[in-house]
Amino acid sequence: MARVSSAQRRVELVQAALRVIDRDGVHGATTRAIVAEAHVPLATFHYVFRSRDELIRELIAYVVEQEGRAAEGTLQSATDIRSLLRTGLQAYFDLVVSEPNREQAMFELFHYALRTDELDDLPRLQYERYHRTAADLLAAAARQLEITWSVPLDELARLLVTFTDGLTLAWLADRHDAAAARTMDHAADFIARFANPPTEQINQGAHS
Amino acid sequence: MARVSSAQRRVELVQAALRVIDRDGVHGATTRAIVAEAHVPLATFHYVFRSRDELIRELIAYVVEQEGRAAEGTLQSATDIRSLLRTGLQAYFDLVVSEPNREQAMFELFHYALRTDELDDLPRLQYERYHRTAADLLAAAARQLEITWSVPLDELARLLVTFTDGLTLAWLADRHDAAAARTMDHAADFIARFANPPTEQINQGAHS
DNA sequence: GTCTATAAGGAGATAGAC
DNA sequence: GTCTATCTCCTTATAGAC
Repeated sequence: MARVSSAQRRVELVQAALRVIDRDGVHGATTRAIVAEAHVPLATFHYVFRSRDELIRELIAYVVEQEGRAAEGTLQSATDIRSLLRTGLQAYFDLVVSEPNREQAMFELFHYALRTDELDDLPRLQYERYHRTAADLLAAAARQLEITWSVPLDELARLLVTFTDGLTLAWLADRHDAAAARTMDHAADFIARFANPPTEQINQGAHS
Repeated sequence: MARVSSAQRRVELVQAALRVIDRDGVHGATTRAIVAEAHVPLATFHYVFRSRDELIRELIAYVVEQEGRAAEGTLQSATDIRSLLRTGLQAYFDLVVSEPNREQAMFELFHYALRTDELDDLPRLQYERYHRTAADLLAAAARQLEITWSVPLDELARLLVTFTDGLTLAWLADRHDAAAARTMDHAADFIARFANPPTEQINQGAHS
């Protein structure tokens, strides 16, 4: 093998581990499975990482950051806030549908970190990042459409993440696309109601 | 050891396994840890269960059913639908706060089942049960206050579960009680808006 | 039905030659 | 820096005596 810097080896192993986790879950991401995926001998693992959990820590930081960046470029354009929100939710959902294992892996990593003493600071950071990303998107949407939000931005951001988490979990359970679409409709309506000045409401009032 | 029926041994082991999972996570629920918790020799495990996953299957059915039953007795009384919903959410949240490991375990079991071939029918059943429980509660609330829902009950039930899941995950991550309370305020407002006849809205319009 | 002993294999981590 | 061989421990599951 060519001699490679330790820093580069770390990145290679993190990315290999991520592929293994997507495929087999956090449980399947043993040091042996990771080095096989990366085509390096087992000893290389412990040459560049002190332990498996040290890799998992770096991996979580990597994917959370990556997911945050991916979300940033998502904002499209629309004439009203409701459709802007609905389109954004759809873009997120399409990503989940196209790569369900990835989102599943994010949840698994979250729960693994919650249960692991050396990693139990990560869940908080993970959700801080989610909430910050959501807040950034909502702020950008407000700028684009020249509206303001009638509740604090971080409160609205937390609501948005609440919706995406709940949406994703239910869809992973039953793969019910139409139900997910209805949930997104309601989520968009709901958050759009906090825009000032208001747009006319749809999906409101008596349906029955 | 006294001779005990196989059926009873199964229940004992499931309950012991549940205690281990609450304490150490699904990952820590090895056959050895379970039999130690139940104070039986290792061979007893495989005398009554064909495999570890067979126990996990029975355990998931057990806890999902148990959680469903627990929710049923939850409905309190109130003069308007918004406070009834808010109180119900608070009751759920208080349960999460008092036993965070239990709710964490439910998520872990869900993701474990999703990743395990022999168990991958369970997540769907788990969410069917959640949705049915939510629908039952919303129907009972409507009867109690003599209102009707302006959207289909199962659609509303799914929204309620979306909220509780998202709420729980964020709280497990950052333990931010006040933010969780605000999320519940919004969730109650949101769902109450689908009641006919409507009650007057609070927390609506310009706060800024 | 209950138990001890053990099979058979996978895990994280390391020693030490090159 | 890289690699083979191995240590030590823990896993699920079973054989077979009582």
